[in-house]
Amino acid sequence: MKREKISDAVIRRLPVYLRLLSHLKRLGFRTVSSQQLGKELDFNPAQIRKDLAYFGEFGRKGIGYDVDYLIKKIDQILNLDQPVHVVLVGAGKLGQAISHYNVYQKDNMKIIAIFDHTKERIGTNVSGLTIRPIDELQHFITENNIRIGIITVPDYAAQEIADKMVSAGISAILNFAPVVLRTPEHVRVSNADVTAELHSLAYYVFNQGK
Amino acid sequence: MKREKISDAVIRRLPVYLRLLSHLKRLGFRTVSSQQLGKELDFNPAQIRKDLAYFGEFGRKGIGYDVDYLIKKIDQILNLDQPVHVVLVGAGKLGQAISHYNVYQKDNMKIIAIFDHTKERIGTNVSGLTIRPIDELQHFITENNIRIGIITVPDYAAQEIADKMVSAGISAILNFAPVVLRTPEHVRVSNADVTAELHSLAYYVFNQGK
DNA sequence: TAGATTGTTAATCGATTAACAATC
DNA sequence: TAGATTGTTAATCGATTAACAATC
Repeated sequence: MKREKISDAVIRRLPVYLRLLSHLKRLGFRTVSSQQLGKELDFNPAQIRKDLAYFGEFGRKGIGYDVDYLIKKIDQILNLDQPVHVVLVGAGKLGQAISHYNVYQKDNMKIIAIFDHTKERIGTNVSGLTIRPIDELQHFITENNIRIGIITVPDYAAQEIADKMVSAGISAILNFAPVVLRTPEHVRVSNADVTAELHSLAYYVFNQGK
Repeated sequence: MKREKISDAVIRRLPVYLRLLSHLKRLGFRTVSSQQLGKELDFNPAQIRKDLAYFGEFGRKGIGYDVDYLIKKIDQILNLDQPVHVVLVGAGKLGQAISHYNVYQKDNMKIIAIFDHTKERIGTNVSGLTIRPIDELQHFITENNIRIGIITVPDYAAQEIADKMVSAGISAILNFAPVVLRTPEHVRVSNADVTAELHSLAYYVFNQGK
């Protein structure tokens, strides 16, 4: 077990490993090698071993990794071995789609409250959750000790929501609004920018082989 | 103007520049320096200059970049100076949210057809588009020379849709299904994996400062 | 034992940042 | 001219990959 700072790139691969491992488990695999994982994911096996080795010695030489054990370990690393509660702000179509998806997730991460600004939406039901007014956002976050927030409001409203989240003590934001959020150093922001993704794909379409 | 292979990281920043530049244009800026851009985006100014210099000499020493001109140039680089048509498969909540969003986009990229497998959905209207049956997907792609596809079907159906897209000649896919798609080398796949994003955020929440 | 596979160090590769001459 | 800022080379930093001893 090392004690270096672990890079973003490593952390972002862990959920990918986790998903593949769950899949392999369902298929009946008891054990798996970095070679096999690499083949499935198109990753270099050395990279996979190195990624895992940052957190401990999870494998067995000559054998590989025990699927169940590795799932358990990665769950622990990501803090997904305990309930993780999330709030979502912006009950438009995208917010509803994400909430809806969340219902079917069978992991420990759950959206437990949805907030919106629009009077007509407040009180209505989305995926089993009653939409709450933004006024209650900060109180809800502190009261329930929420650490992760999802922003699915329009671009012009995103910074204000982020500010509210931050002041209430949230430490990570998944932002779907196409803006660069200003947040303090200690708050992690991950941007999910569909338009930007599409725009960069357009480059490759007409510049093939580059 | 260089003639190197340009890295993914560079291409993925271009849409970000583009968006900020449009914003600055709306604010009345005529000219902007890499310093200013960097400050807004939290990027190193040298990186911005280098990114742009891969494609040409767009700036003026001592002055900076002409906002209008740079927008035009990045649009050209990304091939967004011409209509780019996109198909979307999977008219569930997420597919609808994305289609809906697309309506308000005022760029040259447009979703022009939506496909779904479910009989009840076919023929109904989503954001001004009539949902078509999957059977028609391949014909539509070839007929209209579509190059980009968006996949918003459930995980188990994603590979099949990708295969159909590829065989019909698509060259880039934005995949929202939480699976690793198998595609030929020449097909670009970009994954938008909300669950994976959230899972990696969970790491930072309880490992702050790392 | 022989074959397989890990964990880890060293080598390589690539991306970011600093520095600065050119020049507006 | 003096100050500002680009484009680009060189230096640095970091991430990926190769190689291999340890060992199941």
